Amino acid sequence: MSSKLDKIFDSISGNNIFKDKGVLRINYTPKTIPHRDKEIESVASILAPVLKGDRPSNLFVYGKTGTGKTLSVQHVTDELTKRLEETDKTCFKVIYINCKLKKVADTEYRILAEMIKHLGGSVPSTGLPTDAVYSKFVDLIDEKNQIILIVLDEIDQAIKKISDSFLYTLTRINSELKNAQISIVGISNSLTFMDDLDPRVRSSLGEEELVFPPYDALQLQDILKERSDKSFSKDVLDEGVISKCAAFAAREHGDARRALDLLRVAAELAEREGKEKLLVEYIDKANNKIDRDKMLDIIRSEPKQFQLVLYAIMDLDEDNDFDKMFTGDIYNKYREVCQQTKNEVLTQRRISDVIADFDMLGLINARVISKGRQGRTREIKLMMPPGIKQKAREILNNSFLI
DNA sequence: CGAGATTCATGTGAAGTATACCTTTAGGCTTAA
DNA sequence: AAGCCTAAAGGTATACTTCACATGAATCTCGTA
Repeated sequence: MSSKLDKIFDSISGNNIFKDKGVLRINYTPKTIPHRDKEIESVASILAPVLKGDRPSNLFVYGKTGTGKTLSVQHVTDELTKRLEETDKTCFKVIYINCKLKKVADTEYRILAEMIKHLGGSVPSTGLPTDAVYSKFVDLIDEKNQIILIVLDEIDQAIKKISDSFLYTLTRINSELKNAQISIVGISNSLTFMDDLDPRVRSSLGEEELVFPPYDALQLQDILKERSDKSFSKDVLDEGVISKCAAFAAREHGDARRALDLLRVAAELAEREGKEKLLVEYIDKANNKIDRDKMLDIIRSEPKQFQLVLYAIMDLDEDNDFDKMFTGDIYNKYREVCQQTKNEVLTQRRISDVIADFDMLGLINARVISKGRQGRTREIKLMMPPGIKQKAREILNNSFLI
C-alpha cells in the first residue's frame, strides 16, 4: 500500500515535467507580452496622463476572450503604479473588478460593494440603500487627492443584468468629487456591446477605444514557446506539442488563455500518469478535460433551485430520444423532482428566468419559437457533451441529498 | 381558396411579498461623580 | 448626568410570486371565385 502511495507522491514531488507550473496558470503575469506591443503602447499612452497627475480619458477595450486585454491593461497599470511609487508625486489606485463573477459583482449594489472592499472599506451584503453605498464609495475616493482607475472586466456580462444607468452615474461621478478623479476602463468580449448602450454613456465611456485582434496560430506558438521554456524542464515537450496547442486555440478565435490551459492540463495529465514526456496525444485529452471541468464547475456552483431545474432537463434529455424539449415539459418534470426530493417548488415564471439564465451560461441552447396553435415556448436543447453527463448527474445527486 | 380572426402555451414586464440584514432611535440599565 | 447596551422601528436588496398583457404562427372561419 505504502509503496503505491510513494509512487504517487514521487511522481508529484519529483522534478519530472514541470519546472515552474505557476507560469502556465491563468493569473500569472508574464514580464513580456509578445505580439501586443502596439496595443500596450496605445493603452500606455492613453493612461499616461496619470504621471502628470491628470485624469486619463476613459478607455474602452474590445476583443475576444484570451486576446490579452486584461493582461495588457494590468501590465500597464502595474507599471504605472510602480513608477508613481518611486516618484511618489500623485496617489494613484487601480480598482479591478471582474463583473462576470456571479454572486460577487453581478448587480449594481454588489459592484459598488466590491469596489469599496478594494479601497479598504466594508459594506454589508444587504440592507443598505444603494445610494448610501454609492455615497460611501464617493466619500472613500474623495478623502484624498488621488486618481482612481476603475477597471471593469467583462462589463458586457454585467450590463445584460443591470441597466446602463449605473455606468452613466459612474461616468458622472467626477463632478461630485472635490479632491480625487476617476477614470474608467471597460473591457468587453463583445464587439457590439457599445451599440446597445445609451448614447450618453457611449460617448463618455468611449472617449478612447481599442480593439484587440485575435492571435493567429504563429503568434500563439510564440507565446507558448516562451512560457513553456520557463515552466517545463528541458526536453519534456514532444515534437509538435506546441504547434498542436496553438492550432487548437487558433480554431477557437485565437484564444491564448485556452492555449496555455491546454498545455498546462496536458502536462498535468502526463505527470499524473508518471510520464516523463508530454506527448501530443495528451493535448486531445486535455481539450476534453478543460471543457468538462469548466462545465462541471458551473454546475457545482449553481444554487439549489437552479440545480433542480438542470436535473429535470437532464432527466428529460435522457428519456426522450428527440433532443428538443419545451418549457412546459421541463416545468412538469421539475415539479416532480422537487416533490421527490422534498424541495420547494417555484413558479413557472421563475423557472422561465432560470432557463434563460442557463442559456446565457451555455449549458443549454434555448430559443423562443411559436408552435402555432400549440402556443409559444422555448425550444431547449441540452448542450452537454455526453462524456460529462454521468459526472454532472453525480454532482447534482450529491447536492440534493444533503 | 385565401384573408383575416382565433387560439394556445408561454414569454415578459411590472408590481407586490418574504426574508435577511442594516441603521437609527429610544428606553433602560450601569457607572462615576 | 453620562455612557453603554438592547430591542424596536423603519429601511433596503434580493429572490421569488402574482397579475396582466404580449406574441406569433398553426388552425379555423367565412366570404368569394
